[in-house]
Amino acid sequence: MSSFRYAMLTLLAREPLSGYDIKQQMNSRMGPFWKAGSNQVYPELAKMDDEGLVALYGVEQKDYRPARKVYQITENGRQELIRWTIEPTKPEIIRDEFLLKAYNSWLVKPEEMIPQLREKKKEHEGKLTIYLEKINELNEILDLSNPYDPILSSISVVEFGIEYEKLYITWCNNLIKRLQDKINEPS
Amino acid sequence: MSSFRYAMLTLLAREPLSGYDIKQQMNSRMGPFWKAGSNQVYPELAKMDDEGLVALYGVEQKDYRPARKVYQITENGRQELIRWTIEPTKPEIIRDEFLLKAYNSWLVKPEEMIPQLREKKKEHEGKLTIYLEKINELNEILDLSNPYDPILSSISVVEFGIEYEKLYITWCNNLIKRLQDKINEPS
DNA sequence: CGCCCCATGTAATAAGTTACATGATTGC
DNA sequence: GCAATCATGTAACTTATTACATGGGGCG
Repeated sequence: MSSFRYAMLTLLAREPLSGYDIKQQMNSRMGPFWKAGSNQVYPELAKMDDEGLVALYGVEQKDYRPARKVYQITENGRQELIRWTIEPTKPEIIRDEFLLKAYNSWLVKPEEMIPQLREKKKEHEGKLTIYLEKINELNEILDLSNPYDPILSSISVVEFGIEYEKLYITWCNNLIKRLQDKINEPS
Repeated sequence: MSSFRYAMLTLLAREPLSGYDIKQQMNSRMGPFWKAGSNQVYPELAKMDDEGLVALYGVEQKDYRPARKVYQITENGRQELIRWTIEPTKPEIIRDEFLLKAYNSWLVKPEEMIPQLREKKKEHEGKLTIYLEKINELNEILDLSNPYDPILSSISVVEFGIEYEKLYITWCNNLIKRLQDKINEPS
């Protein structure tokens, strides 16, 4: 089963959602580490329904709009998600296109590489801001009396995102500095 | 053009290589951020030859073995690579399956999650060791008198890898600690 | 008047993974 | 004797991306 399906189950394990909700949450709540388009969500959701991993929970109908079909995770789906969660995970690579470009920075004029680095840095600063806001929200709704609050897990992942963005920004700064030195003292 | 092709050009921009070399280098030198299988390398290399981005540089034949076809980047390929390198890059997400699992840690017993975290930590410690060795090698062959030495770019990327692995290890440690607290003081 | 949001989905294409196929040499 | 390394590639399959299609409501 593809990890995309587990990503959907991951969200549905917390609350019932429509396909549209799943798409939205992946592109916001799971921002740091997953995303999806409608093309993937709807067909997979239908298949998962067939396989009994999710079930229709309710349909909200506004006459002028397609019926909003809300799904919930089934006990089978929950068990399958738990099984997968504690199963060994194979190594993953970063595969960031921009790192590949940085690997080519020796090929191009520093003056042309620096603007790209500044742009990337800005992008990651934006993400950092969002994650910092998010972690504040999470801390506010966190129920400390419940050690099994899912919010605790959310916080861990967002913290990863925060540290990652900091790393990226620092790295951009270092590379920008190096390239500027190259401009100032060409040998 | 897919970023995989640019990854191949990235390697070929430094030295002529065979398809086999490209595959090997992606799975070692570019370890932190890219990888490839033979299935991808050979067909793409043939296409790139057709399109004039690379050209056959020489063939080494040991009679009992398939001819080793070494390719070099063409001036067109080089220009295309440079063009791509300084072109804006769209945002990338992390998409690490293990983070998805961590997001589900509230669903499972801490006793079952901790071994997975320890395993992941070990994996990233192994990568860290490799990158630290690599950066030492790179620093040794680095030619400081040449500010356009490609090794400088390699170092930047490996440094990213090092910081990333450190981040991952620290994050694993933090999460392990939290889960252990959960075992010790269940409310 | 145009653009974005909601809410469902389909179709076509591109990219990535896993498995297979050949076959002599080198090292345990 | 068995596995790994070198060296090329093909075939089948699974995933992911991009574009398209519908259509009313709300906002500037």
